[in-house]
Formats: sequence, structure tokens, C-alpha cells
Amino acid sequence: MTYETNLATDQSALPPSQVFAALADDTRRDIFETLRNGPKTVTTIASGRPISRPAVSQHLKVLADAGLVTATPKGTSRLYAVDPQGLAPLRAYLDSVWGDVLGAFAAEVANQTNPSNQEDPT
Amino acid sequence: MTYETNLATDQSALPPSQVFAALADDTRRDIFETLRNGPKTVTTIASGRPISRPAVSQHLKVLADAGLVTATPKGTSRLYAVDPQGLAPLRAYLDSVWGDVLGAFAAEVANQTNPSNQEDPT
DNA sequence: ACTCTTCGTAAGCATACACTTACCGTAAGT
DNA sequence: ACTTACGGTAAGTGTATGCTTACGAAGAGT
Repeated sequence: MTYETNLATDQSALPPSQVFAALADDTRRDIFETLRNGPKTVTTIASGRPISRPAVSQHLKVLADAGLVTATPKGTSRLYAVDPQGLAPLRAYLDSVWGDVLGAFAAEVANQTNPSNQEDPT
Repeated sequence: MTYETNLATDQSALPPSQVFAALADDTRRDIFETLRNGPKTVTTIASGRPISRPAVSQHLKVLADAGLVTATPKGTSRLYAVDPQGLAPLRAYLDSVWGDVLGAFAAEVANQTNPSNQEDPT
């Protein structure tokens, strides 16, 4: 098997609750995706949006706490940019789950001859 | 990484809001991770948890709506299991963002000659 | 020093969310 | 048919969340 078990790696992994919660909100994910095109200031982000500037600031704070974006003071304004390293934990978590799920799924399929199992072939 | 799967890496632009929201809650992610060890019934999941059984049912409904788990009727009980395909959109989205971020970050580094570049693509 | 711009934070409010108990439908055992 | 076990759903409640306006702090230009 090419995927390794997660017995030791998954518990040691940082719980990505904050990352998931940060990306769960539509507006926040929209802001995050806007930053994918390059760093922007708060007013710039707020200007193209139906919400107020403080709301954008609050959203950016959540994203920053989750480690998804970084703020760089630039004069009186702050330049927000996506932090690629902040995305790594989420990817690691997803990889771990992915491997487990594939393993469980393979085991499930392998046990399909067992009458106590009923899988839905897709 | 070598998880070549015949599971379609669906590049559908479906917004993964539901997936993120489903995995944002701690209890829900805990339930989801419990199912990684194999399919379980509602009462089984609820028995090892400080919340009531209806609460677990509601969480499972959210996970099912997000396409993360599937329910298989089995007598009077329902066997819940992780749906591997439900995870694909999230992975696709993450891959997309990852590429964009690396590109934008590289451009930023090229512009500012920032030495803090530490990319770790597998 | 004054002013202007930019931004974060505090206070308040409306809605969404996670949880509870109570209830009803359904499948299996006797 | 009756009883038991399992589980989804409705109704209600407390808390979290996303938004607003109002205000204060800090740097840049005149």
C-alpha cells in the first residue's frame, strides 16, 4: 500500500479547526480568494464589496489568526497577503484523511463478499 | 505522493462552503474522524460522546449534506461511513489555491527579494 | 503643528448555530 | 399484534457570529 497509516501522525497534527472555520464563511473565503490575485489593502478589499470596511478588518483578523493571511504595514495602510505556509496544515490533514478513507474504502470493498456488508457501488 | 485514484478529481467549481462549514465544528470533525476507523451507527457514535444522540444525528445530517458521509440502512439502524468522493472537491479547491498562492508568492519574492521563501511541494 | 487618510477596536444588534427534551415512524424479535 | 430498539425530526433555548456605527491611534503630506 502506498498510503501510510495515520496512527501516529494524525494526533500530533495541529487541529485545523481555525482554518476550517475561517474558510467556512462565504465572505471570508471570497476575501481570501481575492487575495490570491495579489496583496491588497483593507480599503481596496472593502471597496468592491457590499460590507463595511470594519467588517473586512474583522474578517482579515480571523484569517490572520488562522494563519492564512499575513499583514505587512506599509505606511498608514496594511498590505494583506495570503500566507502559503498557513495552508500547509490543512493540506497535511486532508492528505491524512484521504489515505485513511481510501484504506477503509479498500477494506470495505475487499470484505464485500462478507454477507454482513452491503456497499453501494459507485 | 502516490495516491493515484480513479476517483474523479472533479474540477467542478462547486463552492466548498458546505464542506468547510461541516468540518469547521469540532464535534463534527471529531465524528468525521471517528468514522475514519470504519462505519458506525448513530448510537455507537453517540455512546462515546458527551452529547445526546439527536445531536449526533443532526451533525451527521450536516456531514451528509456536505457529501462527506453516506448512510446505509441496515435493519433498524443506519450505518454511517465516510464518502471518499465527498472529499475530492475540497482537495481540488485546495490544489487550485495552492498553485495560485505559490505563483503569487513567487512573484512577490521576485519583486521584493524576500529571503523567507520556504515552499514545500511534495 | 495641523490635517488627512488608513485602519483597528468597542459597543450593540439580528441572525445562525449547537444542543436539549419530547415525540413519532419503522424494522426486528417474541 | 405487541413490545423493544434505533433513529430522524420538531420545538425551544443559550451562545456564537457577522454586521453596523462610533471612536481612537498612527503615519504621511502640507
